[in-house]
Amino acid sequence: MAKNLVIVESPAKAKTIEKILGDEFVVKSSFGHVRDLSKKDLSINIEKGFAPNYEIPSDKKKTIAELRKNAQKAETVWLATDEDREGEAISWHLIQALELDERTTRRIVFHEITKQAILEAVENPRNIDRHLVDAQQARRVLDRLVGYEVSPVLWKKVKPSLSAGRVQSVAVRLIVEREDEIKNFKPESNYRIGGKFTIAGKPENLILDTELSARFKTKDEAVGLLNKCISANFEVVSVEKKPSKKSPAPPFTTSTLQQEASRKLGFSVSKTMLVAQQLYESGYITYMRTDSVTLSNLALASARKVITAAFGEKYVKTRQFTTKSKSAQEAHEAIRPTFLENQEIEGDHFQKRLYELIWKRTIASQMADADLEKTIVTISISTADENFIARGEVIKFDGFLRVYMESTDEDDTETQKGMLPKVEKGDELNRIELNAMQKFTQSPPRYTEASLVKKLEELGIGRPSTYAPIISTIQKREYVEKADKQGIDRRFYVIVLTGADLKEELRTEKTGYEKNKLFPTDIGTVVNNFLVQYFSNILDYNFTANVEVEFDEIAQGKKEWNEMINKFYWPFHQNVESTLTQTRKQSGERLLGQDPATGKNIYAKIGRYGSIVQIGETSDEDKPRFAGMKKGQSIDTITLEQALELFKLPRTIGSFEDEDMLVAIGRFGPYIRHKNQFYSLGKTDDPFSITNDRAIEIIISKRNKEKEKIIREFPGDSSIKVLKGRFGAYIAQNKLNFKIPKGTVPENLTLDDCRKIIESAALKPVSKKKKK
DNA sequence: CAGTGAGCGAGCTTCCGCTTGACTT
Repeated sequence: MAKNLVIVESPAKAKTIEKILGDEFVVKSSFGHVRDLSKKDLSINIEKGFAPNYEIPSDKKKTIAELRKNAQKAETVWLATDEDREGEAISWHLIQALELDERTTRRIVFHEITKQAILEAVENPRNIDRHLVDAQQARRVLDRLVGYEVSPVLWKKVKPSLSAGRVQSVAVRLIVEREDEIKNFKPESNYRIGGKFTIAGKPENLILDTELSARFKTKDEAVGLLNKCISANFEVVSVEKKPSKKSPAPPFTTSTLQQEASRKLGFSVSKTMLVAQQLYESGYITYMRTDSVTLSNLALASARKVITAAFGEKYVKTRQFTTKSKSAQEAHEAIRPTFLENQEIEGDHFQKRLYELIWKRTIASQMADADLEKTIVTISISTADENFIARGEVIKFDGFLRVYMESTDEDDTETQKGMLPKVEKGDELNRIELNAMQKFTQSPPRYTEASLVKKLEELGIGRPSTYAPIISTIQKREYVEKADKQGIDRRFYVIVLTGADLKEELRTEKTGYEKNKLFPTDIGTVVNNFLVQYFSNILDYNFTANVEVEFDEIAQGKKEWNEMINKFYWPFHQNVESTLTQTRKQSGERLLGQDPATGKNIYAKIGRYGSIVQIGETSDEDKPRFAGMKKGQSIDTITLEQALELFKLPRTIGSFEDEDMLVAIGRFGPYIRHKNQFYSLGKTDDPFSITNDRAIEIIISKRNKEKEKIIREFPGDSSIKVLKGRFGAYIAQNKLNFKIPKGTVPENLTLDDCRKIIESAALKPVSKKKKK
């Protein structure tokens, strides 16, 4: 039997290492953390120094049993979890959960999965770093205290089932505050003057594209300058050339991979992680959850070889990058191809494209800088003090640009820089066309998933393994939604001067169009404003950074973990208590105006199932009327007119098969009600204007779809049916569904078969299902 | 999926960070 058991965190890693180490070693995986605080209550004993109550979650019992069996057979157990705070804690929990004997247990770490690195690690075992484990424990306990004490405040003061936490609440805050900035943004305009010139004595197709050095606040000033130019002479007064350099970006971390895959490939953050996981499991790339930009020496040597072969020696410049992120723990390498020789891989479309991106980024990071030459031509105006400026940029040596160039989030409004026609000082220029164009300042852009990750990383909030889950949590809780925003038309002036002819035009541009951006919902806004007001310390953008400093001190043995928690907890808890007693229920209520019919107040506010409008007061004897808002409407922006419109529902739009069809907006959007059946309206249907015919069409098409679902019906018992569902065939009785045993052909089921299946299912304990 | 918004009350919700399959009716 194998003498050694090695435990790592990831099964893919275990497989690779087992191959390297040979048959003296069995390598198993812990699948991440193996113990955690119990989910059902706080599981922290506050009186006893915040002692955590750990348990093995049910889905980890099998893993633990398996590891224990292997540990008992082994002479030595090697704990090779990641070398960071969480990894150290996993090793400690493994000792506890597997009841390992200290004398036969060793802690080892390695950063590269090579024979040499692993054997070196085995030669140099160490003990568990208790201080580091304590730091993790402090992190875990703090997050539990915050999450499990603040969330219930929201249940009471806003809505049940809501959540708050050190990470998610700050993510929501970023989005709500960005929306505020956009709402309060007042665009300002100024005039930029562009000029096209030909060069005296040179062919007329050589055009020098320039921009005036000054910008004007008003149209009059811009026109004034153009008028001066009518009789002006233009002369090149200087030609300046400056060499410059561009360096490649470092290889990918999780966060930069998510950003670039979003910008260059249009992947969502979760899509990127899904595909990266597949590439990792196939052995094509190194581990995809990392905050490190370091490459192994092996990778550097291999990059040198690949670049030399493809582009030649002078394109090589291997280098090691250092991380800028303070929160980085650097337990892994950067994300790179495992074999840089493979420029392409087998796989589906997504895998190929993501791999190619990683390959290019890695290779480019080890290539020479690009040499550029910037040229600035200054042109004088004989009748004015301002100058026209032409800028050019030529690539003298492309270096890494040959392979890869990082994208930015800002749209490229800057004029395309390229080569300029050759001009010299003293050259006379001929004016072809000058134009003054009104330009508006832009509000800051809404966050995309990827730009939110970037911001969170800058703030030190969240970890590579949690960026994707954070994005989905704040959407699942309906604090934030991904949406498009239609652009609006904006008019702007252009004044064109050709010859002596000055022409003014009013043109129209689309502005403000945004796709797949993160918008706060009403509930997100109300929760955020409440938390910012009453839990400002936790919502502080520096809260995580500050506690991280303390975690570091704990890790260095300079501070006791439970003393740190003690200091945090009592004022925090006091704040929870006082917020509970001193605040009222938050509904984000906004008075829109009065109902012309009754004179009663109309409000917009949060209801149990989303945003609603209300006529009258809840305290009135006559209960108020309510109506749900349409998609895209919000408390902040809805007008009195739009609110009144909503009360026109429910409305009867005609009859079909001798019964009325009623249209209304419900929890899941607009619907038609007919013979007590419900039919959702299509995306493009408007409940206020939908026609009789269209409604009937919807009803009939839904009936047809229902029919297609039915595999079998029984004349003997109409309550039992065999239906086709998302996961295959199943049996339905009234509102309950039942699984069909494997190997049964659903088309052949008889009524008796179905009854038997239902009966046997009733005997089994029903696993607890989520409501809704 | 389920189509409300009163009022009562029981029972439930919730965090972050480390990992993947199992399984949905």
